[in-house]
Amino acid sequence: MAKEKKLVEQITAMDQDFAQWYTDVVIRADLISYSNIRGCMVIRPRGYALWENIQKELDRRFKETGVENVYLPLLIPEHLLQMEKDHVEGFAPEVAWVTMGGEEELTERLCIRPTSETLFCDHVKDIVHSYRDLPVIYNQWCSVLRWEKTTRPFLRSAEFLWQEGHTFHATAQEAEERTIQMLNVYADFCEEILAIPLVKGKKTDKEKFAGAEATYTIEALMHDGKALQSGTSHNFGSGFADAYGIQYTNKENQLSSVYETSWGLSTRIIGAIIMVHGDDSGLVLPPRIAPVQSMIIPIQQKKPGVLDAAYALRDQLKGDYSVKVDATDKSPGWKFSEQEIQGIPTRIEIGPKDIEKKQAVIVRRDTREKIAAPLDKVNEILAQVLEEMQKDMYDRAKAHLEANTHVARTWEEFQTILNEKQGFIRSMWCGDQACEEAIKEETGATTRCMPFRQTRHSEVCVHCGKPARAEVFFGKAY
RNA sequence: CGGGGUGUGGCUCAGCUUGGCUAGAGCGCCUGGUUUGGGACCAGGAGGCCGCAGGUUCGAAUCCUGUCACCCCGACCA
Repeated sequence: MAKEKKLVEQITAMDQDFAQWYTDVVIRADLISYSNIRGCMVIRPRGYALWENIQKELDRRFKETGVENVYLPLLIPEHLLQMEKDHVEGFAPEVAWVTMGGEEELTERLCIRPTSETLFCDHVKDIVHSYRDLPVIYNQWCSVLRWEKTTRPFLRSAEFLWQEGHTFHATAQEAEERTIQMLNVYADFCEEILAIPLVKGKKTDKEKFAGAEATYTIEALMHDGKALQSGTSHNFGSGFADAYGIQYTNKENQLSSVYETSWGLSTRIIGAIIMVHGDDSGLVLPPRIAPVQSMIIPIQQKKPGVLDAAYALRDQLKGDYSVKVDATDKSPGWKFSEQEIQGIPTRIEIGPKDIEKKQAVIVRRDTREKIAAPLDKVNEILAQVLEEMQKDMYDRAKAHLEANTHVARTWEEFQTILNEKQGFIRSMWCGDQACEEAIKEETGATTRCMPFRQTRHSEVCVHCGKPARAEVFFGKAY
C-alpha cells in the first residue's frame, strides 16, 4: 500500500517538528498574524470568533453562579501594586511601566495591569462595610500585559485576553467553596465544550500564584505529551484583603476580615484546542466551539443548478447551524484543504451526481468519513454527525491522556519514563520544596498538581525516599 | 535575560563573501479564456522606502555602528 499522500503540503508534520507544526497551523488556519509589536499578536477574525464563542459560553456559566461583570482601569499606580509583598515580587519582573503623561514625567509611575488583584482590593475596600455587602462576586473580561522574555502565539504572548474573576467573602469556608466551584466551571467547560479531558488538582507551594494561600488548576495534556496549565483558581485567604485594608462590620458589630478568591482563563486555551485536537492537515475544532459547523462545497459549480442547490442547502441548515458555501472559483481540492486547515468540523459536498440522487455528502473533519445524506434528512444527519464527532474527539483525547500517564514508584522508573515515554508521571512526593526543585533541576519536569483524587502508590517520596505526603502529577510543561 | 539564526513585492527565498548600470525567481494577486468528486491549465498584467536610523564611499540590498522585530534552544511565567 502506498503511504497516504500528505494533503496539505504547507504544514510541517507533527512527528517531525511539533513546535513548527503548531506555528504552521496557527498561521495557515489564519487565527493570528504576527505583529511588529514585541510579543504581541494580531488575532484574526477566525481566531477571535473562537474566543467570542469561549466567552459566550463561559460568561453564561459564570452568571449562572451569580457572577457580575465589571471593568476596572488598565493602569495601576506603583504604591498600590506594592502593598502585598509576595504579589509584587511575583509580578515586578514582568510589568511594563507608564512614566510619561503627554510631555510631562509622572510623579508616580503606573504599571499596565499584569492582573488586577490590587485594583479589585482597592475598589472593594470602598464598597464593603457591612456583612450585608458580602459576598462580592465580580468578573472582568479584559487584556493584561506581561513583559515575557519569549513568546508564542496563544501560549504565551505579552498581551493576552482573559477573564479574571475576583470574589470576596465573609468566611474562609465560603471562599474555599467558591474557589473549587469556579475550578469546576472551567473543568466542565473544557470537557463538555472543548472536548479536552483534564487533571484537576492543587498546585504545590512553589507553583502557586504570587500571594495566594492555595492555587487549584486544570492541567491538560497536549498531543506531544507536554502539559498545559489551562485555567487556575486561587484562594487568597484573608492575607491579601488585610494588606489592602478591607474590613467589614459583622452581625456582632465587630470588625472582620474578608476572604478573597480569584480565577482566570485566557486565550491560551485556544492553544490547548489546537494542540489537543489538531492533526497533520491542520486545525480540528470541536463542533460545540467551532464558529462554523459546516462548509458546503459545490462540485462543478458552473453546471446549472449546482450553486442553487448549495445555497438552498445552506438556507435549509442555517436555522440550526452556522454554515457557509464556498463559491469561489478555486478547484474542489483546494476548498477541501482549506476547510481542513481551518478545522471546520464538517464539509458538505454537493455536485451534479448528488443532485440527481437527491443527496449531499457529509464529510467529517476528524476521520474524513463520508456520509451520504438524503437532502430532506441532512439536518438530522448533520446533527448526529456533529454530536458523534464531539464525543469521539473527547474520547480520543481521553485515551491519549490515559495512555500517556504513567506511575513511577522509584527514581529509576521516573527517569526511564521521562526519557523513553512522554506525558504525565504520577509519583509520591515528600512535600519538601527543595526536593521538588531538585527534580526540576535534574529532569526538567515540574509538579503539575496534586490531584484531588489521590492514589497512594508507595510510602516514600520518589526522589528522596523520605515519607511520602501526597501523590503528584509531574510533567514537562508549556 | 544567555546562546544560535533571520529580516529583500502578500508568502518562501536568491543576490551580500569580492560595493557599480534597470534588484531577480517560484508561489500568491488582477484580467480574459478553458477547467472542476483531493491543492487545474494557457495567455497577459500589476506590485519592491532591500526592517529602521546613522556612517564610510563618486556610488550601498551588499561594508561599518546602532536600533527594532521575528524564529529556534535554555532560564522565568498563564
